[in-house]
Amino acid sequence: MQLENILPSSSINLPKTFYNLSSSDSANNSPGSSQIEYQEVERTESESTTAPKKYLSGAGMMGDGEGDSFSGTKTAPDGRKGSPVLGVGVGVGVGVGGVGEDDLTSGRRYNIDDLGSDRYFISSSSQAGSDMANPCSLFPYAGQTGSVYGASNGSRYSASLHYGSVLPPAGFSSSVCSSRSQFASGGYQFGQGPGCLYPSYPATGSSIGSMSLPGSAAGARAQVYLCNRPLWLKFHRHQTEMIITKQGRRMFPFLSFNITGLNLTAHYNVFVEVILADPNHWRFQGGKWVTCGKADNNMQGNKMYVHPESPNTGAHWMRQEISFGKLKLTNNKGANNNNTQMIVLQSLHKYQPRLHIVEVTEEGVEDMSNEAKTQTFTFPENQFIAVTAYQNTDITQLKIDHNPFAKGFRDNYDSMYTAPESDRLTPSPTDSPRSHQIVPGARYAMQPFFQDQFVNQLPQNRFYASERAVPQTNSLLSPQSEDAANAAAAAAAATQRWFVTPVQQTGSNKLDLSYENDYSAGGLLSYGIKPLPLQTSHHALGYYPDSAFASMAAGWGTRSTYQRKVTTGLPWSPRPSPPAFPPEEQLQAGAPPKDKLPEESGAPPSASSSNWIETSHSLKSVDSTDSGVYSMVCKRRRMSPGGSSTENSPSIKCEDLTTDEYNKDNPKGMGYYAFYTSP
DNA sequence: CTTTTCACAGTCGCGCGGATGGGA
DNA sequence: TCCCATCCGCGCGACTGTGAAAAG
Repeated sequence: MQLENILPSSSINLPKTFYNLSSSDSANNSPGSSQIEYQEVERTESESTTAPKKYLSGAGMMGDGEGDSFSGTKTAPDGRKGSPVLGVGVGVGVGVGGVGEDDLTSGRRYNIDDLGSDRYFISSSSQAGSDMANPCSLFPYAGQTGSVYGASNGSRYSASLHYGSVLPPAGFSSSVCSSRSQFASGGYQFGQGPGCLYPSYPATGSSIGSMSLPGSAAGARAQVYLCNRPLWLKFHRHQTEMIITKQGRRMFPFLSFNITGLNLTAHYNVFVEVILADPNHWRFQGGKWVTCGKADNNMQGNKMYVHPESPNTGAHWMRQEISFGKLKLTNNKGANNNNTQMIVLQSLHKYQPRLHIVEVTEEGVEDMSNEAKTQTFTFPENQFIAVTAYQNTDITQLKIDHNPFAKGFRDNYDSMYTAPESDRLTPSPTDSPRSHQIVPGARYAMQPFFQDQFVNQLPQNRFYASERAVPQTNSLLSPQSEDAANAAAAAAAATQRWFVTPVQQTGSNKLDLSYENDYSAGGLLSYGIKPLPLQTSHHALGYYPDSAFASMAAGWGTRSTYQRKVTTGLPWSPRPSPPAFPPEEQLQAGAPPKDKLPEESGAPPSASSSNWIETSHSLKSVDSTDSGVYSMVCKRRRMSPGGSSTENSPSIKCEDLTTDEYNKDNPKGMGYYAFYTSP
């Protein structure tokens, strides 16, 4: 197959044979078994933070509920169970945990989160035993919510895409598995039944890439970081919804990745594929999403979006953030004839985006002689339900709060900068509403995009104060239920399945590693994510100049002082970026490694924070009313005055920051990334 | 009744063209 | 005076969610 053929039309003709898994495999892997394995994994996770040894079964999360997971054991029918390959294939893609014991040795993937959608593996160097000492990365694996549903017709992309060769199940083809047939015979679990051709979270393949076998031509250990993961998590907790229109609607949050571990000179095609996440048709009822019948598996249309810069060298891809901000979703099956690539989806179906990295020739042609050059990455938090109109007002509000294009719907937008300084949450040193800096020093400059994508956390304060423990909530909790949720949150937090290294546990408080800490100052510091060298000045995304974070990260040295000064509760407060500085440096800089934001530490929030909390409750109260009333009352709900402004002030103040400025010292804000990695 | 489509108002970025300033 | 580079303002198009109407 020539991947170039899909550019720009995205029309791909790929052999489907790789997905032609036998139904017997499916039968052999019942959802039930998956479930069991999953539970076992969870227990293990909660039990130990130091000896994550039980991730053998690939089954895991993916299969949870949906049963389309496959067990690690079966993944390696060829007796390679436990091999790095196995672990990869299973672990990553499926999320499942499909990391074999051996994998633990070589691959080191620790499931550190118990929240289905927010599981992380803290990976470390490949050296055995170094995991604890060198926790260098966090990468989510496909959680239970991330299971990918295979079309019953046996060909997920029968309509427009036959990319089997490009996207071998689980990226499996990647170096990890020398033979795709291994997977086929290996027996993926297809909980969906006979028709399911796709194992859950093939994405795992990503790691696969990293776990390539010795001597493998595709030995590149690719690591993919979800740059704006915090934002995705915000939406994910309420079940992300994505509008689809005939003309095509951009995703928000959009997919944005950082890639490392590629061969600098090799050429790659990078593209996103959106596949059904489950076999259900969904509807928003009673303030929450419920399944309603079976999904239409026969939906035709393009499901892939090739990054416009493809093909390009590994150096190119790694030099900058790979954003898919211009990716559009549509429900128009006839779309895609124009210049813009659009992914055709079906309303009220749940989808899972996946990132594929395919090594190609300089001309963009895939080397068919080597199947181990495809790597696939899946982030469960990227799941979303396609809708033609927003259903959950929480999602709507999040969109308005974070999407620069929706600024016009922020009621308090005009008053954001007219409020008295004392009322302002924005600690801008200047009175200029359009100041480029949110704090003295260019290092704190932030761009709108960046702020929105990475820094903004106000919504949580306002609406989801206690939802940290409610990963999949629809945010319709009543005040009472929210209290219950709070209690549950504590319990849940206590059982968070984070595998932490000694460093991570310095705080002696596991709660620090809870759900949102991955992008909080304290939480991030613990992980010691390695920084990525970013010097690019190029950004594919025009409207969303993904920047600013770098400069911000560059200023962590003084950040701590700043944070204390302006209160940590500020929604836009720059969070420390572990990658930017090694923990030691942060300490030297005077930044408390574990200082937490109010909502995280439970410390008394600032006055403004209190206001937010109250607002939150009041809002929740409204929200919690019966579904019938709910939708009406929540229409165009607004947050407390100044809330948005605070949240967005950075964007406005920094909107003029140039991309170059950002890139020059952009550490890539790794602290905000979730990533798949290969040991 | 649910879902989809459409027009709308608002914001934003980009590109074009004119104005301005400096140098030859 | 001419040429060139830079700056600024305006208009256009892209993009957003809203809300009503249409469609199923």
